[in-house]
Amino acid sequence: MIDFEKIKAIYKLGKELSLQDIQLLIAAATPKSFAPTAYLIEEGATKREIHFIVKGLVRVFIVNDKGEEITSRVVTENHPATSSDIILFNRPSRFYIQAIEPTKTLTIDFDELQLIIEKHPKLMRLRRNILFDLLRESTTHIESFILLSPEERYLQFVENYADICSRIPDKYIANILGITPVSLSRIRKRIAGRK
Amino acid sequence: MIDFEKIKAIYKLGKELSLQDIQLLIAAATPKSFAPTAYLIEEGATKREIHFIVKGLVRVFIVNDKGEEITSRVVTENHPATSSDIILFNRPSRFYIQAIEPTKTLTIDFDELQLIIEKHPKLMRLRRNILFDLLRESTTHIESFILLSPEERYLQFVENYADICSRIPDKYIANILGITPVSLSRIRKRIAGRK
DNA sequence: CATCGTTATTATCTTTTGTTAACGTCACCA
DNA sequence: TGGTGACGTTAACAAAAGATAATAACGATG
Repeated sequence: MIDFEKIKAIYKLGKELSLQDIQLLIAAATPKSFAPTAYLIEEGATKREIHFIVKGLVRVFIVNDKGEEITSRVVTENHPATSSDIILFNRPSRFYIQAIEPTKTLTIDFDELQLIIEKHPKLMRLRRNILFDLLRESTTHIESFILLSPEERYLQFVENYADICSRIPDKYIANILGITPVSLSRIRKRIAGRK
Repeated sequence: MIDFEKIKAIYKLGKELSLQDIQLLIAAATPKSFAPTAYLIEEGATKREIHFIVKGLVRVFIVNDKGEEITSRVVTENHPATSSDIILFNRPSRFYIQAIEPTKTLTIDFDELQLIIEKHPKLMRLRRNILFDLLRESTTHIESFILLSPEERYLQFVENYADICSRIPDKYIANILGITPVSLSRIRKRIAGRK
């Protein structure tokens, strides 16, 4: 029995995959569902999972020393959500990943995925594409901190992520911009006053 | 004739490479030398090159609308220096890459490197490692902007990059931290006063 | 050894942000 | 339906950062 939803989701990740390759991935992936506020990953987790977001929206956040939740990024459809601590640094996650909207994922064990990729070189391009996507996003984010003022950062964010803006509270946006929600509110007022 | 310098440099990039694999890379790479202030890549460049820094130190900077040079990162020994614009976004580079110290590189055409990797799956792990390194660096950088104050960011930088700090001017550090050189000077004074 | 240019510091002033707290709005739920 | 909590805005104050300019320290170079 073929799950077309799954096929479609995986297909979007690597545009040049054969049906055979896709079936390999489907066999290894588990579809999961998360209600809003449910956690895909919690602090302290070590399970090396990658959650490909098929539908919905999640946020990555960390609890700082003052007990505040600081959102570092949001992950949308067709992108991988994972804890950098677990996957990149091999240490327990300091981050939570939480569903904002009802979310469906294809969840794959990272190490199992690596084995599949090693055995099927055609899939390597898929991995490359995913890593490139992540690098594109993070270099752009860093650039915004180095070159732009908070206000310019906000304007750029609204422009680049117009669809996401309306789906998440402002306080998450403030965190992602590296400022406080109060400051973001003032910036919005300033911008509105100039129009 | 075997170039041991080259072998050593490449070997550091991928710890599990066979001699055969290493020779493949050597054949494709050109050793280059740059005097301080020389450019490895200039604004407008489109040549898809990766410069592996074998020895020395370079900085990546961009000229903003006010004509100021803003340094976004420095690249040290055994790391790849390249323009994100060219490689990740397929557009002309807005960035310069400039040697700070006398620098020796192994320079490889990116697309040629991809072809070699596709033909020799064992090298794929090398690519993965390099991309992971870059992702580790950039996620840490973003985290510092979101979670830390400029002062904390500076303290963390000094701790993590003690060796580099003494090799580059403070104004580069200020840029990397997303603040002005004047502000960094004040932060240093504040810290010194508390000791 | 003197000089020039770059870099770092310091001062002054303005602008922005952080912090804390109060207030209105809204959604959700008992 | 009344209450509770989360969110965004606003206010007031303190702290920090940006902008600009002047000065001091330093290195390279002739």
